[in-house]
Amino acid sequence: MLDQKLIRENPTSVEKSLSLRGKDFNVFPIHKLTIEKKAIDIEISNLQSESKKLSKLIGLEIGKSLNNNSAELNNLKKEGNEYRMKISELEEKKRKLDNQIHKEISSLPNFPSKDAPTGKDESDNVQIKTWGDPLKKDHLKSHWEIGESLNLFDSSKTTKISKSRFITLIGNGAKLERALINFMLDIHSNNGYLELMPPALVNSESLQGSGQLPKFSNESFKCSNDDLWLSPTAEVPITAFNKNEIIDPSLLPIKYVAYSPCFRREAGSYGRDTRGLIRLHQFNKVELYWFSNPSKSLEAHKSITSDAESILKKLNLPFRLVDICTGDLGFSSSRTFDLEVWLPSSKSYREISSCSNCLDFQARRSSIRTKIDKKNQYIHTLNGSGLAIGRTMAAILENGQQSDGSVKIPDALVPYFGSNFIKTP
RNA sequence: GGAGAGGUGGCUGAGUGGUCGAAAGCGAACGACUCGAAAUCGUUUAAUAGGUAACUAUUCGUGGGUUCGAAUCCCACCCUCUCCGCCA
Repeated sequence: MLDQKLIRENPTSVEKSLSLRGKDFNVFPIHKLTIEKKAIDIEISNLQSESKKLSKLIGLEIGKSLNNNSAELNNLKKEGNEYRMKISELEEKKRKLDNQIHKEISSLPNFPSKDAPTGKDESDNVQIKTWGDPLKKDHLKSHWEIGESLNLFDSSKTTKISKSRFITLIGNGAKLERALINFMLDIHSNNGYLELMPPALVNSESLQGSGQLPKFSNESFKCSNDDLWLSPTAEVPITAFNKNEIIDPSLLPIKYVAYSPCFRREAGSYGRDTRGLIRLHQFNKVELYWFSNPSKSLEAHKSITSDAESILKKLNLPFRLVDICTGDLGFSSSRTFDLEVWLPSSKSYREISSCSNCLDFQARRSSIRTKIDKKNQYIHTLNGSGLAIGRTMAAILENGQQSDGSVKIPDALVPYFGSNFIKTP
């Protein structure tokens, strides 16, 4: 959430910053509401002050005289009543304004960082570096072909269980998934991250707090009988974990790593990536998350990104690092680095981790602060996949495929998986 | 799901209509004593919003209501705990 005060005091600069996203935003209607609200605030405060004084006076008068029903006293009470009417009228107005302002501001995305490349869409993203040698040969199999021939997963049988875009992992496929989760959790938790295993169901407030609501309710699955949603990413429960807290600055940064299943409706993406493990309604992910001192989030962003990178390096998977342009940034993010893994079958890089610095955007929505120089300040939140498990498996299958149809398991993963190759059953 | 109890400052806990933003204790900070420390004694110590400040307002789980005035009364909701039932 953007700072209401900023919109009230400098709407033009707010619009200018937001327009970096490649769309026009009109914040003047909100600006007007905030001015109106401010005036009402002051008026209410004045009236309350008067009415409080009067109440005290009445209390004193009653204490002095035994007559609770004197004409004088009744007049004072009547006066007090008038205050009450006026105040409650104004409060009603204010409540409406507050709701409206809150609703409007919640729908505004975060400011893009000035360091992010300016651009309109995906095509303007900037490649920062590549790592490893991308496997480029003809007649390479896709991971779903490999998965089928090695019997690692089955999507068509899974439609009987739920519907398309779900998967059932089988045998070595299931084992590989499990190995990857443990592998990633171990590396990160040995690297200073505290492991969390949060609930998969989250309430509306939590989704609001990290920015998925109110704008993207179409993207999540909702439970019909409760105010609970299937969490689209561990970012949601982790943000909510420290909601409404003032964190001692000496504890910062707080670094969490969490494994969680993630559920996304993928509305609007039918027809894309319909096969394999790339785009599913349910997938597993190991998520990295930092609560950072606001003055240190730029360095934190580099660290979290390189922590995510380290997994790809250990697994020896070629990847590139991409600086997401202003027009392609997620709603809550001010700057995002994507890690894209090489998928030889499509001869392209695919997103496997998205590392974002949300600055104080989520912290303001969730009210997470720290005390610096005796003043409360919103902390900065950062998140990054470390990594998406399904896509990592796809990359291992495709990059590790051998001419005899087997798949070589990256050395670092062997202790977790238990063997060097996945062979035909 | 049934029955009961409860939610007050950093913590424990008192407070059932009027200077209550809230006793007391613990904790913490500062000072005295001490070579230093412990102990003891004294003083201070809630948060948030607005304002340069003086100050003003709000906050006793949340939201409404009654009243000139609510931590205190009324209504609804949320959460926690205990017992019973069910259950991986």
